[in-house]
Formats: sequence, C-alpha cells, structure tokens
Amino acid sequence: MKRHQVTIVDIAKKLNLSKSTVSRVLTGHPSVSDKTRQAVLELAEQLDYQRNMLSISLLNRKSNTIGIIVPEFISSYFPQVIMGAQEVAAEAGYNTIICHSNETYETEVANTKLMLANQVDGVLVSLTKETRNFDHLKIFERKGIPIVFFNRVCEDMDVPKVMVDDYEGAFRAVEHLVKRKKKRIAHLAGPDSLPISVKRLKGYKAALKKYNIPIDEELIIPYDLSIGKVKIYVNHLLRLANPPDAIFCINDPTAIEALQIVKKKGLDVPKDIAIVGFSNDFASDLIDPPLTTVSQPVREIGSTAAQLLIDQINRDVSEWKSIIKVLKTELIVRKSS
Amino acid sequence: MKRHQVTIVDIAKKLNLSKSTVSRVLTGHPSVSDKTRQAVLELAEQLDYQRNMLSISLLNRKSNTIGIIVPEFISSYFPQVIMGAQEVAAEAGYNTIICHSNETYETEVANTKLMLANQVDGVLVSLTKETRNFDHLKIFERKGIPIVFFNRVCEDMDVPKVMVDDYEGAFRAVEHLVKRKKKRIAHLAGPDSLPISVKRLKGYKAALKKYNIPIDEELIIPYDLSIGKVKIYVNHLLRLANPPDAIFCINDPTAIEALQIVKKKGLDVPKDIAIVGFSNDFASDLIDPPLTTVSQPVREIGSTAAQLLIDQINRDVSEWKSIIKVLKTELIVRKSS
DNA sequence: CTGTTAGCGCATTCAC
DNA sequence: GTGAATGCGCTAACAG
Repeated sequence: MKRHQVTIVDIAKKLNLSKSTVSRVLTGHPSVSDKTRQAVLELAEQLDYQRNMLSISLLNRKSNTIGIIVPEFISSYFPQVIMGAQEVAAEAGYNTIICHSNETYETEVANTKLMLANQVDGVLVSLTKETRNFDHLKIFERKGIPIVFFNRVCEDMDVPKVMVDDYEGAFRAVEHLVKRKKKRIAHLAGPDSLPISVKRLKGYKAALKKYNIPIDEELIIPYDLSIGKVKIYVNHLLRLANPPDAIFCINDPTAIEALQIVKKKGLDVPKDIAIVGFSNDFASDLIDPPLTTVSQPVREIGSTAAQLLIDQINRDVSEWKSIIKVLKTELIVRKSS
Repeated sequence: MKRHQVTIVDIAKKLNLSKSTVSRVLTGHPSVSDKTRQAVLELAEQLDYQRNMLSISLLNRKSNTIGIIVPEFISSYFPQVIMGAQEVAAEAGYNTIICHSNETYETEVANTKLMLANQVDGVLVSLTKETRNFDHLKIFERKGIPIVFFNRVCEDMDVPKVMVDDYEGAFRAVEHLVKRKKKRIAHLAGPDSLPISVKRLKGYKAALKKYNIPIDEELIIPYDLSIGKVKIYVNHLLRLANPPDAIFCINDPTAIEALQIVKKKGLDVPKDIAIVGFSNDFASDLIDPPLTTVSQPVREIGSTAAQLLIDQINRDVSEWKSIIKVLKTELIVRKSS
C-alpha cells in the first residue's frame, strides 16, 4: 500500500510560502524571518512532519547508513560488538543496517548486494566460516565504499581491521594450563579458513614449545564450529590410549559443550581434565565449574571498528588508510582449570 | 564523501539506448528485444551495476523495509525473536532496520523518529520497561504505517500483538512448585508497567489460590529488572522471619542471578529453596543446577509478528485488523526445582 | 519494441 | 528575506 506523507509542499501551501523557504527553515538556514520560521516549525510539529531521509540521501548521494554483516547471532559475542558499533555510529549521525549470514557464504553474498542496493556509506564485516572467495567484498572497494573487518577478517584485502591478539591470548591460556601441571593439553581448534583459528593454534603450539612439551598432532582437532560435533571429538580424545588432561577450546560455546560432556562421563574438572575457552561469553561464568577463558573487549571491538569506518568514510578514496588495530585480551582464570 | 555510482544512464549511453529501455530490462519487463536485453544485462554485470533502492523507494513511496525496536540486546531472547522475524521479512522481500532502546523511554522515542524518517513500511515493537506514554507510537497509526507489538505490548493501542500465555505459564510454574511440596513460594516480579509482569503475577496468585496456599504480600517483590538489584531482594527474602522455600522469578536472567546468590549462601537448590525462571534462555540449561523454566517459542514469536505486520502492510488502512496471537508456553522441569 | 516526459521529496543554486 | 529552477536515480504513463 502506498501511503500518504506530509511533505514540505504541504506546509508551503498552507502557509503560502515557497518550498525553498520551508526547506530553509527545516535545515536551519539563517536567512529566514522569525515569523515565517516560527510558523513553519509550528505547523511542522502539528502535522507530525518528518523529513524524508530517502530523498535527502538520494540528493546527497549519501545515505548516512552503515551496514554490519556478522556470521551469526547465537552467541552473545556479536550482539555485543554490534552494540558498541551502534553507539559510535549513532553518535556520528549514522544509522545501522544489520544482517547475519547464518555462517553461509551464499547469504553473505546476498547481504552484500542488499547493502549495496541500499546505498550504505560503509560496511563492517565479520566473515562466515565458509567464505574463501572475496569478490563480493572487493566490489565495495571498487565502488568507493569503505569496508572494515573485525574478528573474522579477510587477509586478502588491504583495508582497516580490528582484531584481538589471538596468538597471545591462546599462548597465555595454554601457558596457564602448563603452570597448572597439565602435561597433555589438547586443542579443539577452529577451521583453517579462519585466521583466528590459525593464530590461536600458533599460540597454542608456541606455548607448548616454550615449556618443552612435545606437540602431539593427535591432540589437535580442527572442526567446523558446528554445534553437535563437539561431542564426537571430545569422546574421541577421551578414548585415546594416552588421553589429554586439559582441553583448550577455540571458543566458549565449544568449551561449554566440552565441559558438559566431560562432566557427564564422571570426570572431574579441573582435576582429571581442565578446560579453557575463548571470548568470555556471558554463559561462561554461569556453568559449573565456571569456565576459565580469554576475554575480549567485545564492545570496544565494535566501537573501534565503527570509528575506523567513519574515519574512512570521511576521507577521500585516495587517502584511505588500512589501519590494523589489535586489541588486548585478558586471561580470566576460573574454576575449570 | 559523495561517491560515484553506476547508473542506468551510464548503461544507456554506452549502448546508445534510452534510459527507459534499460530500466525495462532491469525490471524484467517483457517488451524488449533479446539483443538489447542481452547487451544491457552483460554491461550491467560487467560494471557491477546495482539498482539504487533509495530512488525506487522514493518513487514508489514504499521502502520495502520494516523496523524492529527492542528494549535490549543482552539476553538471548530478542536476538532470537529478531532472527525469526528477519526470516519471514526477507522471504517477503523486506529489509530490516533493528534498533534497541536500551530500556530507556527517550531512546525509544528517538528510534521511532529514525524509523519514520527512514520511511519504514511497518514496525515491530517491544516496549521498554519505562514506556508509559505512547504518543510516539500512535504517530505510526496516524501516518498509515502499521505497527505490531510483541512480548512487551501496549494495551492502549488496538493493533496486532503477539504474546505468550504469561498467565498460564506462571500458573503452571507455581503449580509445579506446589506439587514439589513447597509451601512458601516467593515471586520476584517485574515492574507493574509491563503487562507481562502483571499477568505472570496473576498466574502466580491463581495457582496459590487453587491449592489453598495463603498469598503473603511479603513474598511478592516487584522490581525494575535492573541487574544488581536482585541481590538486595533475594537477601531480603532470605532474612525474613519466615523465609520462602521457593522463588518464582520473572525471567531467566533474574532466576540465574538469584540461584547463584542462594548457592553462595550455602543453601541447597532445590532442597532448601527451589528456583524457577521464565523464557528458557540459553544459559538456563548450563548453570548448576540447571534451571526449571517456562519456555517460549521465541523464533515463532518473531516470525508470526513479522507475518502479521506484512499482512497489515498489504491491507488498506481501512481494513487493518488487530489480531492478537497468544502462543503457548511450555514448562521445562530441570534440577533447580 | 523503443523513446520522451513527468515526478517521487528534498536541498541547493541562482535570481530578485 | 524569498521564490523559481535544477536534479539526485529511477519507473511508469504516454506516444510512436
């Protein structure tokens, strides 16, 4: 249904003014007499007049809207990042369009098109675990629309990125396990496609190396982050001839699932087997025992990403920078280790 | 920075065609020769042409965008509802703008203006706990923009609503506690401003009445849902001369906090004190002991709300209906009771 | 089958 | 201080 709308013309007619005068009032232009200004503002108020941002965006070739594409919406991670980003964006006068890709490449591509069609001034992107081709994202660059990655970044593209020090976070987590006298530390790793998985794996290996613990490939299990598979891998680990006495998990949802499986087997956490996660999800402090994890400054990730994006929007294309911000993580030791 | 854009005119010029012909191809109009169609499509593909939805929206006086306003983004509740809504909306060709009001009336009003300015075709709203004045929402009706409430509905407005049977859910929860031989069942209630609080309270009282348990106003504590206050109220309850042996909490975050406080006091859950929540948050199954709670069909709430909204959008204003859908809850008994 | 014209709502020239 | 004219990108109505 097409709907009727109060426009500048309506106001102009009722007041016997020209559209341009009304427009001047509404845009805060100084050269209008107080009487007309008053009259216009009153009538606008009375008629619930709202400027049509669509037409303004069209006219300015600028929508004052940024897009955010995240892979999922299940964990508390991305909603928090989004909140941080929205705060900064709103402050700078930008609206936000949020899409989640459902961890699917196709959906990500579709979301990308949607953003483009809706004339976003810039996009914040965190990739799906499936994304290996980046053509749909390079279009933004070609069109002069800035893009900033966070968390799941694209290493192929030379644009601003916000990440945390995954290597160091993983290193500290594993080091902590070593200091707890754990000798056989397993790693439930993420898919190789994600740089965060790769970096955390490196941190894991580096920590073992530092303390002269042999790296046993049998204890390193990469998986695709799909819920449900955790059980298979944990069971596999427990059935090894020489089973692990600790598991460092790629993220908290994984760790939480692992912890519950281990408990159900009657094993003691952390005595028989310690468990450490990554990201400090809301839930990690609620389970029993509470999960040791590497916390990320989630909100700050969102806000710095948004800030980088807005800076980029305000720069001319020729002066785009590709700043990479690496934020600090913090090891939070709880009872699970 | 204003940015350049590939337009229909660009394509038309390069191909020595009129804009309208190009437009016809892009809109799938049949009356174009195969040769021109082919040529246009090829060039469009090659130039990464994307239709500018802003101009189309302006032209049609229809943005194919719906707005969703939720009070918060912390619990897993609203993200899930949003996912349900987005699914249906996307299916029907609608984009989504999501805003959270941070449980603040002022932000809600601001979000409302933003939706209006961005010409949404309809809005899905769940109110903040502060909202008592509904003028900002009634504007939508006056402008012919349909609005549908879910969860935190506005009883003043005669529009479609999606809720769950809070009364029955609460009734069953309390009845369950009675059957567990609990005699002094407290209720950590929500603010009176929210109909859901009122209904859950009624369900609570009705259940007690049915089983001839006297209603003790001392055991009913309404609070404003702010995290941190739970501690005060739980401690207060525990210090009563005749303390409760069960607490029915307005929602899961509250129940989880209550449970942790009670445990820290050295009390046994559920033997000394049973705890029941509402909504079946992700976290409720992870804590120890797992929380008994009333589950809501969260995703379905979102999808039905979106469906009602789209139906409304497709109807003429004169034929708007105010359907109220009440979805079923389900009591999920776990170890906390 | 194709081209021409008008106009969605607005801000910004340029006149006076 | 105010009005008239132009155009953002696009589609639809009207011609041929």
